[in-house]
Amino acid sequence: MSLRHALLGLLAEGPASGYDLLGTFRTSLSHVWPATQSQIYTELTKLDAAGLTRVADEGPRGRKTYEITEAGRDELRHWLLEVPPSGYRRNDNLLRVFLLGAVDTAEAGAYLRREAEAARRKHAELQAVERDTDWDEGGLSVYGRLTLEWGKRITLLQAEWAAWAEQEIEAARTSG
Amino acid sequence: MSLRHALLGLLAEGPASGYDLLGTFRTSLSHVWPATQSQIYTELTKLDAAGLTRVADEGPRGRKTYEITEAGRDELRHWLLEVPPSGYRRNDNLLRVFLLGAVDTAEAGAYLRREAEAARRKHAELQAVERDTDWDEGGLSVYGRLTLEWGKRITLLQAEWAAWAEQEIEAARTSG
DNA sequence: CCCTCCATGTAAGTCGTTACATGATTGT
DNA sequence: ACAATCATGTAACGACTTACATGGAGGG
Repeated sequence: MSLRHALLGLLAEGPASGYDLLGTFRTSLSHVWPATQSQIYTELTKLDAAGLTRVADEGPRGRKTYEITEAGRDELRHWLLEVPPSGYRRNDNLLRVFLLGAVDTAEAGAYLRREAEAARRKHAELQAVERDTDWDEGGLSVYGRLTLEWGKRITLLQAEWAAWAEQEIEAARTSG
Repeated sequence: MSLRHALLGLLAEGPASGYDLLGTFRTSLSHVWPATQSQIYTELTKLDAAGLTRVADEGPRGRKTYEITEAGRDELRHWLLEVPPSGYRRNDNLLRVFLLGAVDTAEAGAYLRREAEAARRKHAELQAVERDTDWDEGGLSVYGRLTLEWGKRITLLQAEWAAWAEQEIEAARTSG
């Protein structure tokens, strides 16, 4: 039920249409909680039905501007501060590593080398995002910077860990 | 489609029943790819229908022992080495941080403090697992150790990042 | 005899992905 | 005129969760 709260969180910053929200998901939010167009529009009508948002305005091309209600703010607050975070998990990358015994060690090593490379690429991407972003606008940018830093740290970790893991495999091969 | 490959990967180590596999998911695999009992049994019948596994033996209490077929091994290899890892994102913890502008800075700081604490607890748990595990059995333990190390590193990262983030919020409050 | 563990299966409902479908407005 | 962008919606299918349902086997 987190897409619901993602939408409420964005609407807490100010009214927006489904299309506006879709744009925010495409640019910043996709790193943290990806969502498709179809999902967003569907969830918005559900939020409306639940009384957590309301349609503030209807513009050209059938555009509907949504705003958060008091009940919506309560729900958001409750989720932010009282619902225990579920903890990430489910990582198909890591699952592959867990099962890498099914291929020979040379192939396993190659897999980890590719992973390290991919992590370094992603790290560089995030550095570019950091450079190109104007960090002086809106309440989202304050906390957005924190999540970006998390992304930078985890991609670095992943690259270092993959390099370490490859060496471990190499060591296990030559010794045992 | 990763549950399928998780099961194939376990069966590549040797034949097992649904119940056995469930046990493996409960203990080690849950950290990487959690799955429920209902999901496992359902997927096993699908694997059988697809010819990727076969029932090798039927024991007491309706126990069925599954083994992987050649087609199953091919599919596993293909997934391990040729299917690009999706890099599953979706982190409800991080989503909360992104939206933390909806509450005041004192509450946001408290949130991050709790998160740091939870990460430290989990780190300690993993260290205990490492201590209590016998690392000399089966092909899974070799790569299991690598994924456990990943867990230790990421929990440490999370604790350090959360502490840093809390300070950032504090700094932003006093300056601007 | 009863409790625990072994062992499997199904059903209902939600969440997420991909694809389809439609149409208005603005700029060139 | 035409293309790009704005703007919303629905349908089908697969993945995951929770709950229900059943029964055999072994130990005390």
